[in-house]
Amino acid sequence: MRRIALIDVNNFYVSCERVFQPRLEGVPVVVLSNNDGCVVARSAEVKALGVAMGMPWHKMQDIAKEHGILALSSNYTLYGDMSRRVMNVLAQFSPDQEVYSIDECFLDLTPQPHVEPTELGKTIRQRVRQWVGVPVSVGVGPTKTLAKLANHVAKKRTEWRGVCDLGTLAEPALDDLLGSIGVREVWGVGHRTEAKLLEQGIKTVADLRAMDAAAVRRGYSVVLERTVRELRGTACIALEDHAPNKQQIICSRSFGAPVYSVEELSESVRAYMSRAAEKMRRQGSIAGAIGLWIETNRFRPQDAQHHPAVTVSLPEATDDTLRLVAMATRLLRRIHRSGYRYVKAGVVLLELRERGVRQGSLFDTTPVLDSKRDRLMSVLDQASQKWGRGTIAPGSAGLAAPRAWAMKRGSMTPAYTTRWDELVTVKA
DNA sequence: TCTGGGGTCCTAGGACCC
DNA sequence: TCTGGGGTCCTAGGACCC
Repeated sequence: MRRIALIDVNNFYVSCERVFQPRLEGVPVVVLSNNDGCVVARSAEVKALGVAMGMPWHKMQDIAKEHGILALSSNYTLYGDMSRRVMNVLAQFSPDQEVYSIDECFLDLTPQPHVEPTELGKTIRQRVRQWVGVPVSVGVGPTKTLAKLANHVAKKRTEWRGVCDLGTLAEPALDDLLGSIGVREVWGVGHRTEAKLLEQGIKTVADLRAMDAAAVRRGYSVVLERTVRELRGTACIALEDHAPNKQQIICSRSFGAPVYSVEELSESVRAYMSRAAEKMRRQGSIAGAIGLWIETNRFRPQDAQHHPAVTVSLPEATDDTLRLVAMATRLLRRIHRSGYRYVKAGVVLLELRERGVRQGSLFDTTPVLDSKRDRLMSVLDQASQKWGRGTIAPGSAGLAAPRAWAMKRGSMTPAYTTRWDELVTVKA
């Protein structure tokens, strides 16, 4: 029997902010998405008020005022750095770690049969709290799906004190527990599948676990069939200890203010494509195709709507920002129509493959190893790493002066951990 | 006035081939 | 009179995740 642990940080973004602003402790706090649009993290106090994940901030002004909810703009530089610290601490507890998202990871405990999971969980909680400053919950089970579920129990049922090992429960007790949890809490069951299950009278995790796997495959999908098997303790989802390269890379943003002209749109598209290309080079890939789209505001029925999108194959796969930006700009002119009030743009790099296997085009005159271009790209990446994104970008992709499309971030905390001039000062 | 951003996997259906 | 069927590839869209 495998033993898998799933560790995640409670209210991750809020907890990160509280490390550097202890006065936020006990205060209802939310962290907002880009452009301060909607809620992406809530403190326990806010959850208790019934504020849902993803709620638009402008729609909750009344409740915010009434309860003194404090809103912060998201500070992804800070969260990324804190995440790295948490993952480094957790890696000490098992060599088999899968970093699953910014705030959670799986650890395989199977090769350490002498370790008692609940004791280990307590140690993990204590150490991450002391070394990084954030609270975590620990769930343990024989499959990833059960570890996720155990983590849910650890967090929601106070009697478990933040650590739940389902392996400690005998079958009747386990069935009781699963019978008290709604099917929606299962990893892989979204609101659509939940609705369909409820129609069939499948309400709890115990109900779902008892379903016939073949019938689930026929009536739902192979995905849900795997979930059912995992709930019964049969591993169907492997632990992936090194992250595979991305198959596609997207960069898209809503604008801080509406944009009409192709020139302004073009600036944002150049910036997004530069960013996407940088990410792609970091994983050593080249793109065989690209996509681009722009959008008007779907939430304003009084606006004329236009949501054009286009994807094209490139004559030759490349990781060259200049070529990619040039192509994206050309595509933009093709799909843009004047008179529309655009609020968002995005680019995507597709058909990614390893740089080493790039194929020269029959008609292309540049050598496959274009060392001058490569050196230029590498300078671009180093500058971006050292001085921040957008320091250098082709065709002045949105520098210096504030642009309408630039993100709105009304109340962002400093880069406490990544800039010397924004470190916290401790007074004696 | 104000509604995130970045991913994965699976399936159905169309185009095309022999 | 009788008008196929199996395979592959691609794309769009759905569902889900954090």
